[in-house]
Formats: sequence, C-alpha cells, structure tokens
Amino acid sequence: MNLEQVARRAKVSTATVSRVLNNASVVKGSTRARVVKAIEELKYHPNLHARSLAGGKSRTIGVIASNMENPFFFDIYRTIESDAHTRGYEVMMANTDYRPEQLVTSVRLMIGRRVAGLAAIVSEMAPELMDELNDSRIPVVFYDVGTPRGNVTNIRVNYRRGIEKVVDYLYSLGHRRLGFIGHHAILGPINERMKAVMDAVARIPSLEVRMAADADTLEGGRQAARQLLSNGYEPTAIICVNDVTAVGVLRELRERGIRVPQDMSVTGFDNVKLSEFCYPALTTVHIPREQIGHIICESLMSKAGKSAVAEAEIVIDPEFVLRDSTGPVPPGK
Amino acid sequence: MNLEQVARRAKVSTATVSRVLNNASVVKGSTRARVVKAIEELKYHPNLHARSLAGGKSRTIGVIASNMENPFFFDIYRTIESDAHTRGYEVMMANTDYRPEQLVTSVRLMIGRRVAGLAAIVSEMAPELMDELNDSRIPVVFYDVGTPRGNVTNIRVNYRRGIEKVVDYLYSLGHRRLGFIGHHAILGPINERMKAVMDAVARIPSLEVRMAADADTLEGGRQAARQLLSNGYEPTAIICVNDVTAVGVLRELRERGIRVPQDMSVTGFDNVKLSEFCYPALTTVHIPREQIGHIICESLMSKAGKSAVAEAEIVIDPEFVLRDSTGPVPPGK
DNA sequence: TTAGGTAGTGTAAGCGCTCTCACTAAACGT
DNA sequence: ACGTTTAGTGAGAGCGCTTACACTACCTAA
Repeated sequence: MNLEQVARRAKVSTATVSRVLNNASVVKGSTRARVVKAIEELKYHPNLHARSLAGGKSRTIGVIASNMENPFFFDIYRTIESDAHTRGYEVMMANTDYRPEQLVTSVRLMIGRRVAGLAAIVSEMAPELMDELNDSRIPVVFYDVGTPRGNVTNIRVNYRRGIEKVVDYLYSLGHRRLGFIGHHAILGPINERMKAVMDAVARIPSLEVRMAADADTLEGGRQAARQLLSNGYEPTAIICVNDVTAVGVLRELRERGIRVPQDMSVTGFDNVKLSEFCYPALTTVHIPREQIGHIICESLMSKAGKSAVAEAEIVIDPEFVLRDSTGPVPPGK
Repeated sequence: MNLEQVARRAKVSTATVSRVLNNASVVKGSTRARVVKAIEELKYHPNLHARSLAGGKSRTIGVIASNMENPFFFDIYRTIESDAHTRGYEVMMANTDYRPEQLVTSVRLMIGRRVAGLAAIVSEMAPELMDELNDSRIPVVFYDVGTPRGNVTNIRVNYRRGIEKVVDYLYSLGHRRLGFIGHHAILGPINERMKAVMDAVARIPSLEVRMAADADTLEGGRQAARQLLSNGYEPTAIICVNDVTAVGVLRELRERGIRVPQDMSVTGFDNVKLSEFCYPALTTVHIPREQIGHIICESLMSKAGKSAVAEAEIVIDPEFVLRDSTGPVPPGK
C-alpha cells in the first residue's frame, strides 16, 4: 500500500498524491477530491520513514528524561508535548532510569531518528555525548547537566539557593540536627546537590547533617529514611531531594509513630502536585516546570531554523513554599 | 554523513559497512575493524528512517495510553518497555488524554511509523479505528476497549467483579448510602464501569448511590468529591474509579474535617504504589499491571512472526486489597 | 589438472516518499 | 494572429539504507 497505488487508483501521478498529502494548494479541487477518495478507499497511511527520508526533516523533537514516573519530569514533558503539537511537531519520549549508558543509547536513538531538536531532562551524564551531540548539528537543550556549546543550550535551577532557603527556614525553627534524603544518581548534579546541602549547612556552625539515598520513588524515599534513622542518629528535620521521596519518608515516619511536624519536620523539593495532596502537605521549593517546558520548546523550535542562540545558559531561581510538614523543633531536642 | 562516506573512508563498499552495522558475521575481522574505526572517527549515526524503509521493518512497538500521568498506565508502559528492550525492540509512547480524536491521531501516527506491534491502553474508542487497524495487518492489543478481530487481541479486567467485591465489603460494614467518583471518559468502559457500579448496587435493595466525575488526576478527584458532597447528599462511603482520584478525595475530606475511615470510608482501584503511601492507606482492588504488560508484549512479539493467535480475549479477575481507608459505618448514620 | 566449493566483498536495484524541472493547455495581452 | 503568462500535472532523480546477486580469490577433492 503506497503512493503509487493511490496514484493509480486516482488516475494521477505520485507527485500529485504527494501534493495532496502535503496540502499544496496548487492542486485543482476536483483532482484533490479524487485523490482523497482513493486514499480513504484504500485506507492508505503514508510511510513516515519514507517521508522523513525524502524530506530530510522529521518534524519530531525528542525528550529524554531520567524518570518519567516522577511527576516532575512528566510535567515538563507534558508542556513540551503540548507546545510542540501546537507547532505541528511530534514528540518522542525516552526514559533513562538515571543510567548513563541508557542516556547514551537514547541520545543515539534520537540522533538516528534525525530529530529536529532534543531535550535532555536528566541528572546523569556521559562525557562522550557532548561531542557527539555537538557535531550532530541538532539543537539541544540540557536541563541540569551539560555545558553550553554551539548548538547546546542549558537550563538550570539554582538548587543551591533553594536548599539554602530550606535550611535557613529550618534553622529559624530551631532545628540543628538535619537529615538529607537523596536518590541514586552517582554522577552529575546530585553530587552537586549533596554538595549544596553540605555547603548550606556548613555556613551555620551549629548545624549538623547526615545523608542517605535510595531510588527516586516513593519506596526509595521510605528505604532511605529507614537507613537514615537506623544508626541511632536522631535528626529533628529531614530534607528530601524531591517531593516523591519526601512522601516515602512521611510513610516511614508514620509507621514509626513519629508525628510530622510535631516530632519531625520534613521538606520536599519541586512542588509537584502530590506535595499538596499528601498528608501532611509538604513544605517544599517550587520549580516552575511549565516555564521550563516552554523555554525548552522555544529554544529548540527557534533554533531549528537559524543557529543563532539568544542565551546559552538560563538559570532559574526557585521559590520557597511553606505548608504543613515543618514546625518548631520539639522541646527538649 | 552517510554510509557512503563511511565506506569511502574505510575503503570498502556501502554493503560492507551495512553488514558491519548489522553484525553480519560474514565480514572479515580486519575489514570490520577498519569500518568500525571509520564510523567512530566520523561520529556516524545511521539514519533510522532509511534503515526501516529499506529493511521494511521497524523493530519498534507503539504504546498508546490515556493518561501517563496516572501511574496505572505508566506501570504497564514500563513493563512493556522493559520486555521489549530485552527482545531488541524500541518502544514509542503516545498519550491521548482520554480524547478519542487524539487516539485516532496517535494510532495513525503509529501505523505511519509501521510499528511492529501496537498496544492501546485506553478507555476511549473511535469506531473507525478498528477497521483501519484490522487491515493495517499490525498486531494489536487493546486493553479495556475494542473487540477481538483478526490481528487484534483484547485484555480486559473484570471490573464488574472488582466493584462487587468493594460494594459487598462496604455493605458488610453497614454502609448503605454510597458515592461513586469517576472521571471524564464519556465513551467506552467508564460507562461500563458506571453501569457496573449501578448494577452492583442494584443487587442489594437497601443500597443507594450517587455519582460525580471530573478529570483523572488528584485535583480531579478532589473536585468530584466537592461536587458529590455539595448537594446535601451524605454518603458514608465513597468508591473511587481509581487510586489517584481517591487520593484527591482524601484531600477534600481532610479539608472538610471529615475523618477517614471514622466518618467516611473511601476505596480506590488499581492498587497503585501511591495507594499504600497516602494517608490513610487505601483499601483498593489490585490490577496486576506487570502481568498485563507481559501479556501484551508476549502477544505482540509472538504475533509479529506468524498470524496465529492463541487467545483473542483475555480476562483478568482483580483482587480485593484491604487497608486503612475503610471502616464500619459511623453510629447514627 | 580442472571442476566445484567457500569466504569475503562489490554492484546495483529497490524501499516509499519529496521536490525540481519540464511540460501541456488554457487565458491573456498586443 | 502571435508570443507570454499561469495553473495544473507528470517524469524522474534522489534521500540513506538493505539485500539479492555477481564476482574474485583461494582452497579442496578427484
């Protein structure tokens, strides 16, 4: 089932069928009608591979994320998808599960598909990628990792500033022994995040912090909390790398009969919808995911034409969100 | 950057480069090494469109879901992806947001990409699709909707049975005035689900039920709860179409100072991970999402070769899961 | 010695499209 | 009457691969 069969049935050339498919206005009404009829009768579906091969373009943008299960990533993805659709682009998604090899595989897949643009919302990195991407000539946006290059734009959140806001607030409530719950992402910005926490804590001499990490899931947060609390360490507040793990932490604390926020304060990060719906609602830090999605699309789509780039690096300052999971340090602690 | 340039640099023909790319064992070691070197030096990435055009196959399977934001769909997706990868297939995802037109668009997209198999985990339907899919000759699995045909397998959950278990349990606790929270999915099985609820309730004369619906999100569940409780109707138990909306309902009840389960019982559906992590943990019905994913892959991949199908329709009986969000009807109600 | 493998490689015909260019016929201007 | 423009269509070259087939060495057996 191909163009030629449609052409034959409509008694036109393949060129004309192609014109009809691409809405070229040059086709006469009656001819167009014949072609459309043939297409429907034959239930013809153009081969997209042939199309992008011949056309040299794909009108598709690729989105790679570390963990689509976490609504943080999904929210960005959704915005990109919506923006892309309104501009007539398709979106292809890929998940890396925080695995650098999978990142490499996914990037190669996207390059192989000759995407018109590529967004990588990932925490992991593989050094060889930057070179490959650079001379693939594809417009690329990295969130959180990577370095700005010719065709590569970067968006990052001032994580350090966000953490400082959290730490300062907890300090003001009297907390001195803190815990930090991370997730497994050996390379890249999570280390930076750990470092951000360390630094934020180090600014204030009387503060103390211990860390634990597990998967970036509800269950992972719970496991990490178990780990953190298993060594006799008794923090009065737990800072979580994101909202999802924080909800896992809440669960573990409930299990142990530790009340939040009376006995223990907990903070999230991202301000995902779930953070308002869990109990208690999480004090967190808002990351403007829609804005990030829009910026990514804008950057990708505009770059698609020319190669001039307005800004190579965009930094976002996150906002502190106060809810119910934080309170004054319990008396006597 | 194409095969020919690689061939030139490695001083071989394009056929040989192609053989190397496809691991044909026929190539001599030294030749293969030259080609691999050239590929790396040129940072060559084969054009996947050309590949599947020439090869006539795509080694890609398509997955279409109503709402990837809901972990129910994502869990199935993940299983499919994992199974597919181990068999050397790629997966393409598409979201419909419960919109039938979007389903049609997505299916056409997948057909256009000549996917090796297609899984539609959707609640919506468009009648014209079944014909199109049928003579696309692509192996298809529908979850929850559609009708078995030549190349179309169906998987469905015995939703009716699941609801009956929930209703019976609530009845045994003394509940007589029920609420049902659905989501917007006008066509397809949600109506069936509404009907299943009606029927399950109708079996027991003393039972009464009212319905409300909104989006399939946390916020949607909350809105629907508001709607349900706004008319002076005072149910003692709320049955939710799934866990996500149930968590939204919990939030609204908390807001209103209605305690769960002391003042009101709430049930979910799906047994998504979140249902254990919210507070109180949800009484729900388990749908074996991994099993569903495996069945889908099995069906798609095995059918890829021959067209003989073992079973055209597979029905799964869901299991009741008792947790903390349900309790005896409050005294005096 | 020669016929017949076999291993390794090259040639070239597609795959199903898009798009440039050439062409025809009708409409126009002078 | 004639050239000139314009609208509509067709022919055919490519896009970057895969793969059937042809070919060249070299080896083996009778």
